Amino acid sequence: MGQGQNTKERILKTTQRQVLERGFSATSLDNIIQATGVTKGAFFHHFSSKADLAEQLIERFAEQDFALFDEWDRRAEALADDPYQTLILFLKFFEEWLDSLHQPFPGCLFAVYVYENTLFDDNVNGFVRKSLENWQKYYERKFAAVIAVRKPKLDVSASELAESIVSLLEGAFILARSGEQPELICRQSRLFRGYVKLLFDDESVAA
Amino acid sequence: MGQGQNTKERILKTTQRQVLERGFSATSLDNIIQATGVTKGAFFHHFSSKADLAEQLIERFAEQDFALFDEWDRRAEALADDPYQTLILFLKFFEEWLDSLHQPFPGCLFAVYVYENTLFDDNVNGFVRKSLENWQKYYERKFAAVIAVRKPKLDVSASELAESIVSLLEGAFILARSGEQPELICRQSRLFRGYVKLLFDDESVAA
DNA sequence: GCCAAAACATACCAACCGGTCTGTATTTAC
DNA sequence: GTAAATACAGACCGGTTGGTATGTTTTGGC
Repeated sequence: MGQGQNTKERILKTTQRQVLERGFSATSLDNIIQATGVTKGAFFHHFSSKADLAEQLIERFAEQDFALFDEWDRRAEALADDPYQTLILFLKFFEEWLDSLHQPFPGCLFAVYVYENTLFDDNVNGFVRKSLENWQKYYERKFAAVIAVRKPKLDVSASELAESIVSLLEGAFILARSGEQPELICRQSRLFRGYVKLLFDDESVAA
Repeated sequence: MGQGQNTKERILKTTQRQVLERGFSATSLDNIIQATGVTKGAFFHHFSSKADLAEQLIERFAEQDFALFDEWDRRAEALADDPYQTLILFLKFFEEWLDSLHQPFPGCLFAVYVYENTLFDDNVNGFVRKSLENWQKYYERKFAAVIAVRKPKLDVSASELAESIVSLLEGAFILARSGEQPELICRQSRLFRGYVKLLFDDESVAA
């Protein structure tokens, strides 16, 4: 694990910031190497092409994303027995994490890749799709666990609810960025918790 | 109103499709003129630069968007007196419109511009922000009218609810595109109607 | 200390980018 | 009918793009 990995990581990090800010095709290699402070030789030593960079970047993003999810999951499971409480805690951990974030502006690489998907090969596009599905599945399991115990006041499935929160958050990223109000994301997550509460919170809890 | 306007409109139309599909900076002028079937001379007769195209494109998009909104608004107001019913109808008209859309895949130009905002000048970025705000304000007025008559079961403001539906739809566009399931957007709009129903629908309606 | 592999550095390139220039049809006004 | 604007056509240009070729330096195993 030499200095090389360090450089590679720095390239990935600055590229992510740039891509979230300017989009992928608007982020040139010259742009990247200048912002990272390396040369073209260094870049092409670590990446075989810009497409290779795109692939490694999105894989790294997904990995870090799901690592966070797993952590919140474990903490939530440890703190509460009731699936409903676990779900609420999970959302609160997400909000806590968002609050702790300052600079760079939070954004979702998946969304960027989706809107520029003609730039990438089937491999990368498939990976993005699968990642978004996984993200959704994560929530779906939680909602299913809640529904197994409490009856929702509306006829909604765990899958639909999971789709809702993912959609809501992806959209919130966009609005937050446009209006330069990062707190918007947190606010909408809280609102969604209110919705969940309305759906499930009841005096008559089975089990 | 000569043949020129026709050509200009064709350029704008194909550009919009391309930009929604590939992003703005990935859409080259050569790309546009080839897809439209015109020459560079024709293009630069109608647009002074690519930035000019970007500006006219987003203005056209906003104009068409709000024209649709106004139409749904009028129809909804004509069909129902109760603000709650008007709101629900408005959402249903949106869903109806979505269903009628096939090819090109529905997407939101505002979202594309937000993620690539370093490409545009303050003028364009300000316009996008204002448009998204307007969109939100549109819903906000409707929610405010409902809240004036019915008390929501949670402590939520009209502004927050408007922010929710805009976020939800923007995110739904992304998920729909990634998973190639256009019906996702409609589904989430319906789910949101359920949420609104849960919030406001009550036997005890004032006035 | 030596040597090979890893980790850079830099000059260079063809293709493509947005944009200009000059020239030509086609309307439109009178 | 004609002149002037409008609406195109297409060759050309300098800069930037992703990518390569050929080096030099640094590091790690023995």
